[in-house]
Amino acid sequence: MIVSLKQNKDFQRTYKKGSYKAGRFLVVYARENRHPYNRIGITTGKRFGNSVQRNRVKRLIRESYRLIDAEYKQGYDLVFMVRTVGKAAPQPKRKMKAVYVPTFSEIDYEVRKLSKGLKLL
RNA sequence: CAAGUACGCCUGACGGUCGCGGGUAUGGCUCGAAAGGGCCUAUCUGAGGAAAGUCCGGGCUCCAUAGGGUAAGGAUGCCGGCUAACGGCCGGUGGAGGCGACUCCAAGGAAAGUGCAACAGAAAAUUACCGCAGUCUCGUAUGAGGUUGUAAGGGUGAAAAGGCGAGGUAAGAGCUCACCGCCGCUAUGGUAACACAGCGGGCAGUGUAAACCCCAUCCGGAGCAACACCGCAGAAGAAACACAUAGGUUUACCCGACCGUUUCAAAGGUGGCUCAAGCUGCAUGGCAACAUGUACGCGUAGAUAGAUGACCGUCCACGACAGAACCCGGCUUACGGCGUGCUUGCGUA
RNA sequence: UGCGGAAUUGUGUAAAGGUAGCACGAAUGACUCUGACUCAUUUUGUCUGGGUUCGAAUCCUAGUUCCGCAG
Repeated sequence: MIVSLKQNKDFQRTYKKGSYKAGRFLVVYARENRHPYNRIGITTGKRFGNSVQRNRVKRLIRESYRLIDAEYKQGYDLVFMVRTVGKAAPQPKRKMKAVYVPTFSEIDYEVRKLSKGLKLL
């Protein structure tokens, strides 16, 4: 059972007081909460793409976290922020689909690497 | 075979393991005095043709009733039909494009009035610059000037006072005539838009209404973050203004109707929430849009920070545009593929 | 998700259908021993597509981008 962060103040507290680690596609923020379980939040900015692409990335991150939840240290608030890694898109014509939507293996690799970097895994 | 055109259909398929939202259960465990709740299990189910843009039309809900009149504003605009309604759809008429199949068109009114038409040009709507012709004066003169008639020709412009040919004339001119166009009347066909024929007129008001406008028809406002209920509590609150022929609401004003007004501080849950002007097949009516009837047919998202994903195997064209958020009917925009009819061209028989 | 508004040169802003300006900036030249000031000249633009009109920044229509309001 994955509990999600809901309130904006929870996100803000995690950004300000938590530690973070950045990778190619993601930035992970972590901060201790006072619960015996982890709470996760995922943010995808509007610049990343349309709702299909944003939802796609959120699902990939959620699935990746689900697979390693049992091994995780408990009692933290985690925020996964999606970075906009475009191909810089010099094509002005046509609607820009410059943003590269990563695959599951890329996301899974980053989630594991960044979690180890925060010494939570 | 290629190019085109119209219509219709699909939106990867199948199997396995794990995960998420919702419904159901006389299932199991558990909390609670109860009402009821939580977890697990089983089973069913879970994004689109555009869910998008939010451009029209409705349902639904609330608003101090949307009652009357005047004005303003907005929308629509050939004809007939369909529809709950529409700016939508279907069928026609006229016009435009295309060899064609076929497609496209905000397609009423310029004789109600006003405005505008830069530059150029004589003149942009009752005009005359260069011309053409008659006549008068001067002069040696084939020239100059005045006056009268005219609008064929010239050049300008997006647009120049019906077109073209013949007659006619001093020169010309619808001045007259034929054909075409225009206007009016009549007859016929058609529900109508309109078409076609005959007769007459003798050519007049050049364009612009996606300029103001006129005519005809339609339009109350806001939107599920609407709204209702429960709980909490400080809402029978506090402060300020006003105390009435005032002030406010009804998009503007009048009548009518109704109501004190404004500001301040403030957290949660439930309903609304999905079966609907619904889809599909068949029959009947209709050219069609569509309507009516019928079926043991289908009716299968309802989240609430927001559910559809991962992995493995097989197949193929190797998967485009793209994510419901109250619900429907359209329009517009984005985009991959398949099929059928028709048209044109080429090749072969 | 619903509602409303805007787009003109690098920036800020005018232009009520008839040659797209103005200020700041940039570049070049002049003035000066040099720089600044000043003067002169130049550069660059109507968000995109389609339509109405003789003619569109302006009128109509479809889209794109940006901004604001409502929890």
